[in-house]
Amino acid sequence: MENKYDFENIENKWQKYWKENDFYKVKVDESKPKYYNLEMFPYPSGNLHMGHVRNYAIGDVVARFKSMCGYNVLHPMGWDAFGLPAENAAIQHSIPPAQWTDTNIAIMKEQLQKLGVSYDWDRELATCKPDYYKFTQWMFLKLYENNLAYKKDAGVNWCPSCHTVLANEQVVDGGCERCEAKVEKKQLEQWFFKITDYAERLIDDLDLLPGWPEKVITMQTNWIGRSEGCQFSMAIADSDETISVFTTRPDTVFGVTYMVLAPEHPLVKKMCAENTVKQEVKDFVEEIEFTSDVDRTSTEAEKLGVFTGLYAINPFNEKKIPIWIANYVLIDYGTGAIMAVPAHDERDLEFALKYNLPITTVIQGDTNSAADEDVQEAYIGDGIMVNSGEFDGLSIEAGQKAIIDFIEKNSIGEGTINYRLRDWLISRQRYWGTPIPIIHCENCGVVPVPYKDLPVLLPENIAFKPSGESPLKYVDDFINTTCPTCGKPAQRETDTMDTFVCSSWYFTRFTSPNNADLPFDREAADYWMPVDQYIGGVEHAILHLMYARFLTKFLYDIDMLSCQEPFSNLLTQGMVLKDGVKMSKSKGNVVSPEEIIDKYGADTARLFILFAAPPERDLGWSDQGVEGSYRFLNRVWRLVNDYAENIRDITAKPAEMDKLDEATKDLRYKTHFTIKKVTDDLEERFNFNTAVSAIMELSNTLYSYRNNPNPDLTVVKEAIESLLILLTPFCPHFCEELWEVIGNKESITLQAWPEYDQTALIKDEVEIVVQINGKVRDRVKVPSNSNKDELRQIALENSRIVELTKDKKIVKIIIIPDKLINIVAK
RNA sequence: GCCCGGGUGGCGGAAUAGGCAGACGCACGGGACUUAAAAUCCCGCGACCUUUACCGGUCGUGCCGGUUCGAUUCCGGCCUCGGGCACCA
Repeated sequence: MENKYDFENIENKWQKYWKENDFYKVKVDESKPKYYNLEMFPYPSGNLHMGHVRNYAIGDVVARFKSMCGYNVLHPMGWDAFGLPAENAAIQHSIPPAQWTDTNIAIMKEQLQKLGVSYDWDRELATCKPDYYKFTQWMFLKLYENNLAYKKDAGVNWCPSCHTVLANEQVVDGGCERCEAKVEKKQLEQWFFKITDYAERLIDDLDLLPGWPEKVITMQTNWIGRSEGCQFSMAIADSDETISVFTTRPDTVFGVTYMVLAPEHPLVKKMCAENTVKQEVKDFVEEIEFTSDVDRTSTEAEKLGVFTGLYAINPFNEKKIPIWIANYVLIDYGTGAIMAVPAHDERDLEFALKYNLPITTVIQGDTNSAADEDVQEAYIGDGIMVNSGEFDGLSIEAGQKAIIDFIEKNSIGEGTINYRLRDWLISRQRYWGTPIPIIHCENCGVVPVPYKDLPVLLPENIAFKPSGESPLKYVDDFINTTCPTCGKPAQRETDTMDTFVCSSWYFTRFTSPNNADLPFDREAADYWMPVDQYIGGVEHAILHLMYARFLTKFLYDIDMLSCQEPFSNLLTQGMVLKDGVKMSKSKGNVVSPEEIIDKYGADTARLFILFAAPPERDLGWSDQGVEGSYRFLNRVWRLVNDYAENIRDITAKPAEMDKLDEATKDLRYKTHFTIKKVTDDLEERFNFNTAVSAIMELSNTLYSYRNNPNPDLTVVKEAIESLLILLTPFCPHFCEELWEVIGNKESITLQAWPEYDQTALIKDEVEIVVQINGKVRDRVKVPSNSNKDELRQIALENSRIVELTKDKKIVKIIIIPDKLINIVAK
């Protein structure tokens, strides 16, 4: 009778069984070690793509493996549900964003369930629901209370296509990260989170994360951009004003030949306002103001500047130096003013050469000289201080210390550290996001919404303007309110929060998703947090992961959480490619997960995606590769079914190794070797691809064993059961079914992860390699654990070796027991 | 420009402490089964040389060099692809 692998019925059957029996529900259980496994939650765009499948397949293997190893595993899933696409759909198709989002969530949830991922769906959350965003607002209020949320008028990145501002982090190559429109500069009053207060901890605590990829640590380190140096002020000649500058090279202060202000510098504004500068200066400042940050900060941008007519006094040598304004100095880093040392800074040199400014060498190294007159290349290497008065002769390092000492003693400045990180701009001029819980009152000014009034509900059923402008501005019911402080009429803030705010605390909410009073229970969070394993795309290496770290540290500081870092271990998975490029609608190379699941089943899809490449690397999709995985499952299906009748009632355990024949011994060895291999691969390295290979090898060994005329069914049963258990995290439905086929009553998911039998891994004979001068000349079988003398003897008596060394002199013999013998001969 | 990763058969990828390069899979070739095809099962599959055949030999992990009895693995210098940052003083 034909017995086909009917994946469709099998998958439905077991998904239903798991659901009806609450298989993946978890609760706090102090008697078990906990394991919090989390995959980055998706934006409900409408359909699962292969990247999602990869992410969740990896996560499910980890969750199921840990669970079988005896951990109490929290494995939740939710929806990062606020964001622009919902709003665009509303504008284009007149569907309310909430409805569009809910529909998509329903579709994607069904697709996820079809994959058979072991989520505790009772903990599902969506960031766009009031019971969730209530606490996103709570986070805002807490930050506000702690002076970490503030409003300021700032030059911001404006996306003309999305009609909203963007955080610096969301500007990619000068364009909007979402729509790629060229970002413009706009002056607006906006809300910021003061993430810069945490810059030092965000960079230092990266050391607490040995379980993160080096790459991500580096990216964050660079992004935060710590620079050590000092700040000091220079007096302006014939004036009471001073200008403060920041430098990382205090050792070069004697080489300062001019200084530069950013065009936005307050002093420049003042000069222009007071008309104390030439028209030429005003024109220049105005011109630069209209230049976008992108054009301005490009390294290719030409350096432009203008002389103000003013001079500063270098406090170290009392020299008068001209003050310039130039486009290459940025207002929002350091003090917005620099001391220029053209001899030792490429940018300053380029500027000095263009505008004919003097160049003084103050560091002498191997390739330059103190007397150099026609400097064409900035010297930035090591050396000693010259032309620097009393500091001459000091090394760069000693010089920096000495100058900072001098600055501090003379009270003109101090040693400081600057970070490249800027505060996080969280205002968005959009509708579909968490409303900022702030009220503007004519009497009281900015008033935070009291906690008891949360959530500030986002009004639904409203009209969208095709302009893309936030519709909230026109919802009178929403805007008009009363001031919580004085009770007079007041207006609500109409900006919403960046969706990254929603996703920077969701992992804590999963620990107690139904708490109505607080974002999460302290007790539950203390049990589950931090996330033991976080898995997602490397594209979140900076933004999401840094914001989440920031908020976790903040929650720690206000005594809400006991951990300072949210994610102990991080796995960044590679992309899914087709024909060498990322799958995308525009390239027309998308393979839909549904199609694959319909054709081969979820288990095949999962298996292929885990087998085809190691998780952190990009994976090339191959239709034929999927076929291969499907073939493998069918092979196992036939094998197990063929044996089912014969092994079902066997209860005896395999006999001692020395009582088995050679082929049976090999099978038993392979079984236990595979247990060890798969366990190591999953536990230590997340090498799912090699774990699958090992399981395939065990299946191949079982196939070879079928030729054995007197099979030992106790060993066969052990091999088959082990194979199925090892394969369960990868292909759970398939393994459940076969587990039942061979007569087991209790779900395979509930089986303990097997331990290998050390005695089965002892071989009495091993094949070792015999080399001459490092080249393999023969292989011989020897009893395992043969000692060096025995091996030497065997090698020297070997006929091939005798033949090949007869004209040579044996200089040395290297022996690695159970592995190889290398004869060095001349 | 700076900082990270990669580079191994026709392809995806193995080699976990310096010790048999190419596990496992895909593709391909041959055979068995079949009226035939599909499916399945078995065998082969880095290049070159030698040989009727077996056997055997040389080269081979981006390139050049080094350390070592022995290097995909360690060291130095390059080439190249991918990613991140980029006028941050």
